[in-house]
Amino acid sequence: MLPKAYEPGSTEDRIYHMWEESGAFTANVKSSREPFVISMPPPNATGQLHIGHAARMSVEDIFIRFARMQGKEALWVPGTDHAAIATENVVIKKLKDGGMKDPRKELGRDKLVAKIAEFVEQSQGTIRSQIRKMGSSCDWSRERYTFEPALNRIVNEVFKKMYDGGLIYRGHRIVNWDPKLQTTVSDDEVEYIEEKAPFFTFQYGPFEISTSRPETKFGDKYVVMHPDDKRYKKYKDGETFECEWINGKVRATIIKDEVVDPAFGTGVMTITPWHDTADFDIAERHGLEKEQVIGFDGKLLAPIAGEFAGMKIEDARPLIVEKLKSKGLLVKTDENYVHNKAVSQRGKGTIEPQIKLQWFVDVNKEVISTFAPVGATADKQSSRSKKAKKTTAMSLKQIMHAVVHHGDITIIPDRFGKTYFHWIDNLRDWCISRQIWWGHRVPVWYRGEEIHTGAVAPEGAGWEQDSDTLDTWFSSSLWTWSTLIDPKLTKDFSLSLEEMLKQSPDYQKFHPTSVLETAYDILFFWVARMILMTTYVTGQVPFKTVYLSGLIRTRDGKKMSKSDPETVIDPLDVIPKYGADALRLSLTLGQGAGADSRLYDEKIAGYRNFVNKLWNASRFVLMQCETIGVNPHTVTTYEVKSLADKALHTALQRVIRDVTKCLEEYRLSEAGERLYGFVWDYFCDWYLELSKGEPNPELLVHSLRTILTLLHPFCPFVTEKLWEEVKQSTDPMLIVQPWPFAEDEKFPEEHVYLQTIIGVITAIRKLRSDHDVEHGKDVSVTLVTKEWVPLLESQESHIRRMAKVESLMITTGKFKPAKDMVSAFLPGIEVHLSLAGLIDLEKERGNLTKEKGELQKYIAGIGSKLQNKNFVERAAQNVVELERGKLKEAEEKLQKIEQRLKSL
RNA sequence: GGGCGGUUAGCUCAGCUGGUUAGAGCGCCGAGCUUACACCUCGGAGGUCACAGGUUCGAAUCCUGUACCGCCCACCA
Repeated sequence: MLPKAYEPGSTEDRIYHMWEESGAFTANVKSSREPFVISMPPPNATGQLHIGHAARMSVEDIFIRFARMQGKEALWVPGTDHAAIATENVVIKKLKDGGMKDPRKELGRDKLVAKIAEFVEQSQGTIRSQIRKMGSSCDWSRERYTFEPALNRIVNEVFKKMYDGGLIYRGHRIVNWDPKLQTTVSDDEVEYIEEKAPFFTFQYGPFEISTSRPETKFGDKYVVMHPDDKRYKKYKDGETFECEWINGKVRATIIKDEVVDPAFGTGVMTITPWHDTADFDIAERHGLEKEQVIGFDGKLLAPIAGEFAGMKIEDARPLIVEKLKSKGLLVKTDENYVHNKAVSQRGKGTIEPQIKLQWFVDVNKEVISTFAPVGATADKQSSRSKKAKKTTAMSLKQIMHAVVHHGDITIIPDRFGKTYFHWIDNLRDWCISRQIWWGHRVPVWYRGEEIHTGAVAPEGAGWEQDSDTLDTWFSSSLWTWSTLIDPKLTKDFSLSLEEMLKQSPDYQKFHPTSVLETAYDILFFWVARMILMTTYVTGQVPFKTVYLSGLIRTRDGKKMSKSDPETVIDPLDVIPKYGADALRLSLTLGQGAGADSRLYDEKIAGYRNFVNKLWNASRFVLMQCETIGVNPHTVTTYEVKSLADKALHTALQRVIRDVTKCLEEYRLSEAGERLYGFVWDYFCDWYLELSKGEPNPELLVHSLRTILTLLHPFCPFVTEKLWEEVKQSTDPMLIVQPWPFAEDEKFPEEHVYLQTIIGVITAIRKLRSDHDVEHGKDVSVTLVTKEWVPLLESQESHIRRMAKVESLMITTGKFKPAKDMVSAFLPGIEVHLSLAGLIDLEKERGNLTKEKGELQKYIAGIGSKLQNKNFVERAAQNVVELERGKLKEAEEKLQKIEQRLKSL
């Protein structure tokens, strides 16, 4: 006998082990089945998984299990990310906490990298076990890591390919420099926070200029204004003048440029091209000199800063203002000025724009993909002959745009498509080099003026490899396909990238992948870059569908952040308390795609209760079997005996249909909630209660099997466990059990009768409780239509039992409003009231005069023309409502309807 | 400044292409140990679907505008 309550702890690990041992997770590359593939977004190997990861695992596992049960060759590739900056920071911090002052200096490159690798290995172990705890049915035989040797080879090949294709270049550009972490970061890794800072206006020659950053102003020798600004008409472009400035006299040049907003401040500004993106652009346009003012350590430089050289900018700022004030150059100070300060997403240090020699991916250069033509450009109808040639030469930006625009990739929910296009429009070249040590090293070697790019170091002495590493997203952008390349092939350096792809069976079978599921906050970081890199390099889109989930928030709607342990819900705390199934349900149900959701204890407890309800329902079914002497494992067929049986059976078919459809359309929350409601309200509270009188054990077993099958993707552990109790002895494990098909409804009209009867029963029950009729007293039912009488009579004994009455009198008589009947019907089942019925109804009520009767016929006539039953019924009903005393208005409405019909 | 969402019961949220009396979970109130389940059962209260217009026979749903909240992008010296 099963225990009274479900105990996840004693079951989950055993079941997971059983699945894994059985090989159910392992995809067969030789199978002829249709593939269904998900690349797991590789968690950062920086410690352990948090609740967001748990959400990813839950959703993806639902997709994968559903596909597997539907008979597809399901592959879910797991792995981890080396997470360059993030991991290096974590380890450096650990070393510092351990007493080391400057780990980089003390250990040197090789030793530090070894330390980080060691740490990564540990956290990979933790992560693997956590993924298992969630019940994720991923293919461990194909586990990969973004920084493994095979992937390094691929990264290098891609770099070389793009370098040779002119898409990767090295140049002096303005970059986001993080003085705290001592590296550049990409535009997407910069955040802006509002800050109140004094806003100073200074006298600069004949002009007044304003700034919140006087410390950058030492070298300013260009004043810029709009060419059309009348106030400064007398100054000519290129004119120079001398003026007193921070450290003595400077010779300034006047520049006219249209980017200056005449309405802002005085309409005049000085520029600092080395430390400001906009100023840099102006300087480039006019060929102006650029000079560095602030060092990479965040301190002012000599000789330009004069007496302030070597000072930190925060310290120098007030002193500089003071000095200008003493010279009489400070015009005014606005203390309430609010501006946006750029900070690094990692580490939160202030970002200092700097000019630096870096590696970039060119997103605007038009290239011809050397592989098969880009999928999206298979632009079928629209002027193929003309465009075909043109569209093969596209920039990376255009490629990214095209594949989504043409539907090669579908984004769910679709509103994120707009966000995606918007991002592309604003996209600038991607800075891919980082001045850190942990990561794929830039595969470029230098010897004097010589430069070599490739997967292996060049032969001969004196070559030195670039000391920078690549942005971590560079390697993760190759994830969907680099993980499908046979690692053995990557050791053979005679093979090209194209040949490796061609010779990898996994790649041939499983790429492009089916769905990419991730939270929307890495749409740009990762999803967009995968599209960019993969489509260019392989000529295939990385995935056909992007499913974006929302973020998991706290009860108050705040972000869960590690720095605030109070708010964080740790999956490892939840699982022992409530079970992985309950956690999975609470992370996937009750939320639309792309919408954030809040997680809190009561919510998880609620789903734990549901799991327990399912458990007890199963216990009850088993008990019934035992009482009657039926062995559930031998049940193969069932009979639909009673009316209730029929209702259950029909409802079950509908659930199968609804759930399947929802899952196929990626509406998993709806699918889950449909099941939740069905199991609890219909199966348990209604059918099981009824069946206490006259149980039909075979049908009970069959229904339970179906329910378990449908629920399995959502809560795999408890369903697999219960499956062991009720499955046919020849059935396999639930994880590989085929998905059920819904039977066709042969006699749809039966529904109406069926539901009517059940409606009657429910109505009787309600009547009894409303009027305090004692249990067992006689009840008389008055019916609407004569034809239902024989039906009700034939089911009299059922009705009596179900309605808990001793005797029943069935008669026809005065009209009972159909409305009341409908309201008493069971949830999830509709009733079709025909137009004819409606007219009858109104006649019975005496609402139809002769004229009005004509009116109804008129409507019915329109109805047949339109062949839209629904529309006419509703319209007719409205007319009936309105016409009571307002015949004229009703006629007008009808005329409008008719006009609309004609226009159709 | 540009863009994208949200505003539905005390709380957290569903409501797909407009269609019977707007739903669920939790909470609240009342009753109840009936052959599974108190992690339960039965019953109940509670909503002018942010506001104002419009389209329609019919609007929570479509359109326009307003207010508030949130997110993303750009960034102004």
